[in-house]
Amino acid sequence: MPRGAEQAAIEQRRATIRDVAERAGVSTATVSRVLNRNYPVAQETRERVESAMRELGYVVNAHARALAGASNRTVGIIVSEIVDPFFAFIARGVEREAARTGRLCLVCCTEGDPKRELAFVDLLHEQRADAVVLVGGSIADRTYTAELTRRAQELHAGGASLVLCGRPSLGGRVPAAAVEYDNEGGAFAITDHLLNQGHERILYLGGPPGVSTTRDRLAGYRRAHELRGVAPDDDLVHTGAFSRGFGYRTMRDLLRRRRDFTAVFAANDIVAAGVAQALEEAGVRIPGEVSLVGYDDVPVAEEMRPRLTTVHIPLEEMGRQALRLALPSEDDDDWRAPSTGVLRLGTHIVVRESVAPRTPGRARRG
Amino acid sequence: MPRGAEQAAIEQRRATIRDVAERAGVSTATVSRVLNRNYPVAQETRERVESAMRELGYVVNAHARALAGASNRTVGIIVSEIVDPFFAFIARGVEREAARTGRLCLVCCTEGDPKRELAFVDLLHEQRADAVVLVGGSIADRTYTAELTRRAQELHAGGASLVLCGRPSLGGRVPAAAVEYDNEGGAFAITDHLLNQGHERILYLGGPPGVSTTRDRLAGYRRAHELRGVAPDDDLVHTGAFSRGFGYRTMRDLLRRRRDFTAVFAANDIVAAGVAQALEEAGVRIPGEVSLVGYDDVPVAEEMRPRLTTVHIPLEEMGRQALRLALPSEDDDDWRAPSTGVLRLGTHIVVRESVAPRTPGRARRG
DNA sequence: CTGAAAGCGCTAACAA
DNA sequence: TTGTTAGCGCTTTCAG
Repeated sequence: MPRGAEQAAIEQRRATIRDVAERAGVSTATVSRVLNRNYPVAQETRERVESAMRELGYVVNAHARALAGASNRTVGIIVSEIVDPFFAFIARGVEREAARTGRLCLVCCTEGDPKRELAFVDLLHEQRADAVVLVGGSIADRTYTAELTRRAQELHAGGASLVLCGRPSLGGRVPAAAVEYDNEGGAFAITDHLLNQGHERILYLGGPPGVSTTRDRLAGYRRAHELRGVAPDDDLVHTGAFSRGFGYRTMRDLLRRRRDFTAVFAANDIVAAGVAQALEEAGVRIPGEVSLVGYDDVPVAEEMRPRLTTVHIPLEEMGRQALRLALPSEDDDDWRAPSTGVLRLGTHIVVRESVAPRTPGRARRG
Repeated sequence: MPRGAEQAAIEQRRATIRDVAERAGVSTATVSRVLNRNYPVAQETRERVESAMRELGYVVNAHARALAGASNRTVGIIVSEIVDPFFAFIARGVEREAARTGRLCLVCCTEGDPKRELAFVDLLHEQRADAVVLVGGSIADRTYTAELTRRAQELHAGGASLVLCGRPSLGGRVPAAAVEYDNEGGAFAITDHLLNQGHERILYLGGPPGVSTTRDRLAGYRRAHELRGVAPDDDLVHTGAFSRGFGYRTMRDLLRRRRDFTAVFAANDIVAAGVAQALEEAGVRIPGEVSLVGYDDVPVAEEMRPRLTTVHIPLEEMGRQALRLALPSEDDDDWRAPSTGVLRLGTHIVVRESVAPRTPGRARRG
């Protein structure tokens, strides 16, 4: 007999629907009816049941309910890092849309580990979440894609849906919706903005290599160069991570080795903040000597001095739409998840103060 | 017969433990055993069961499991706004601690509405969350406190725990743990820092009135004045909200009416960012003409120029500890929630660049 | 408008 | 090592 057994004996046992029924002198079916307000119950009966519930401190058990009935009204969202504003804003969109449809939101953080990502999808499936939203760039790994595809199918077979948010669709044959944003287009536009100001040696800094987000931004960066007839130089590209630290260290180290660039395209605003600090410490003026742009348009872009020119993504809207895509709209009685369907939202550049025309003759060999 | 009925007929029915048992030619108990790895199962049997699960795409139902067994291994966290770094960092602590103990995290956003806060506590209780963490300042309303107290008791009676994080405990008789931080102390320290630099007319800007966070910060602000023998002037205090917009507008409007202050204590870093912008637009130099401090020490403090002097709070640690307080440690077999117990973490000021000694004769009447 | 009864999918004794 | 058998707390026909 384990210690604490007598305590366990007097252990709290929550009131159940049966306790309520007994106390109110009705059947459990009636209690269920007042709980769900889905069948007529005599006013007087209802009141009796309601006070019984109050007196007993009755709280319905969502698990029993989910088991007996349909859904538990929860959705899941998987992000890399909840303190990263990119993910936080998307999460807000998902949470708000979930709340609007009377659902709770399970938030999972992978810290960038694809293994945990898959494990979380499983966990959310076990929870019978109505939808699971997978946020952020994906790696282009065969095994990973196969694993994810299998889960999408399992989820779909169970009547739930997987939605990809901010990453490419799994293709028409896989039952997973996707909300994308024009990542390549945004990168193209902001690179063109730089080229248009006369910059030709543009550093690209940050973003994990092999991740779709990075790939698309780099594609836009390269296309802009090609369209202007400027040969893109891969020696100017340094991928690594989406962190302030990476931006800072890389810029600092680069500054010691070379000065043959007049602009920096940071993979996102957070990286840009790190780059700005390194530039500042080296006494390099922005945008006087070096122009700087970011991506995402998160709040830090407005706080930096000079304010950061960047690419706006409708983050919260993406989150909201992801859930809309996955969930039946309330007034649509019989509804089938648009198993596969991709929604693509636009991006646009926000011009602030961190870009200036290139001063002729400024770029010199490192 | 509703439309889509024949579709419903061929509707996916997920494989259950019985299907797996049948296919593997064993009993459901055995399947349960290989699922939970808590009882010996013959190697050969296990393999048979495992492939049956794989073939059927079996995914255990967490609700059935929760209903039959003990917990569903989820915790809840209620914050005002997930994109606010104050909450995001605490949420990260909670989420990480939850993940560490194999739990999922239900995140709820109230958008500052105490009504929704209570409603979320109920929802989380329905979900039978092992713990619910209520984050952020509280209003001092009798009815509200009574409602919350009742829920704390119900939760406790059900074997779950309510933890308050960043707000005062409900008192020794209410079964709710609390993780606080030395809010008043931090406010005292940073006000004293300002006073020590010769500032005597210090504006206090932001924070919703009537909320504990605001009350405590103001208390520290006042105590510092008193200790230095400077009469605190309530005319310098403008509460309102914890938003950038509030800081910006209030500072901008104040600047038109008065200039009889030499320093600003913003209720948090976000408000400080707004204040800084208003000051900048009015051509008032920080810290040359006006010193500025914030509270929280969230990333924006490092991005502002000048960098913001502020009060550091161990946000992530608070979240982590909140859950530790609420949950049994794995190696503690029989465990009772320390129903009531408060943990208080320290705060300290971080001196950066936004404070300078008062220039004598600088404060002039508006 | 109300009650009886049959599960929902799983776990945990208790037997074997 | 495995199977049998009760439930866990709720919803939902189907009767009345």
